[in-house]
Amino acid sequence: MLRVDSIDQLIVSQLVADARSSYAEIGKVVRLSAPAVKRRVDRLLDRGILRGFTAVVDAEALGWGTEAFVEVHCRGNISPGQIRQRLEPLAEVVAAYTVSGAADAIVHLRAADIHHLEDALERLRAVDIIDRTVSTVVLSTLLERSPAPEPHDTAH
Amino acid sequence: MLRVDSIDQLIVSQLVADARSSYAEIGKVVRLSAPAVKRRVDRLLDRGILRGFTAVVDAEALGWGTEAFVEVHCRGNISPGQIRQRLEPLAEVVAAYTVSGAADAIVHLRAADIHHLEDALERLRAVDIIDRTVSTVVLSTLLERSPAPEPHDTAH
DNA sequence: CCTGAAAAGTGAACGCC
DNA sequence: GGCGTTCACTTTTCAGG
Repeated sequence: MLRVDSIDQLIVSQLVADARSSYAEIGKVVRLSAPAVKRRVDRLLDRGILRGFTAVVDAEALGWGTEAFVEVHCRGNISPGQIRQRLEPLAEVVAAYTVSGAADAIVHLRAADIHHLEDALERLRAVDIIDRTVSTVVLSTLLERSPAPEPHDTAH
Repeated sequence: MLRVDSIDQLIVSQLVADARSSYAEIGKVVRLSAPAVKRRVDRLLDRGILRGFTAVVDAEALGWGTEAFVEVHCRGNISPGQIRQRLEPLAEVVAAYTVSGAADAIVHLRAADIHHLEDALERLRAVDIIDRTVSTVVLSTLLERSPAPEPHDTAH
């Protein structure tokens, strides 16, 4: 796996800021011709560093006004794959992670309103491998952003 | 504020799946001409339903291999704005929410490795308004996706 | 990196419920 | 009038040289 140089990082930043900007526009920032930028973007996609391009939607405007984080505690020893398989069919699950600590997983839920959230929680708790859940309702979003292209080393 | 009809929903889905697909390509799916699609996309952007377009980056490939969720407990009565203001300068904070329950906020952190995470947590705990934190390290990502364009009503 | 043909973006004019 | 379509024009893409 080859290096991602500083120009690649700048290209990624540009695309994170606006996935629809043209290669020429990116080229102006990184001082490269449009075809050169395209070749680098294609390579970043090939290598999986860029996974794709997506639209950022206002969940609230689309009617998903309520969200919650749910600690999930499972019965016995369950594999991550088993949890994933049971969570995937629930449309309200927007993210899920296995975690260290007391809980087995953290599930990020999105619902239309509190009633819909309650309904989603009920269906989540009905999953056979799930023992109990602890939910935390989100009151407001303070911040949401992509990580910088390179973690700047602060420790040295 | 006017309705988002089923064609708008389909357009949003298409753009979430691939933000770089052409208007003509989207038009083929929704059975509309390219200019008609562009007009709808512009309107969705104007209304804030579409907030923009971004690249999906593989955080791991870029060296952000470790993440954690941190419950933040503040001293006294702190406004969301004050919390936001203190979290914004920390590059490792990718998301933050005020929440109901015991904690005041949940912070989603991304770091290069455990050492970097420890360092970021130290700087987070050093924030003057923060009393104490409870962190949960992510072991694996099970699922990460956008909500569907329309919350299908399950309750009625 | 440059060049040129093909494709996409974009605004205007026009027609249809 | 809102919304879609076609047309004309510009910009961008993208495959060789």
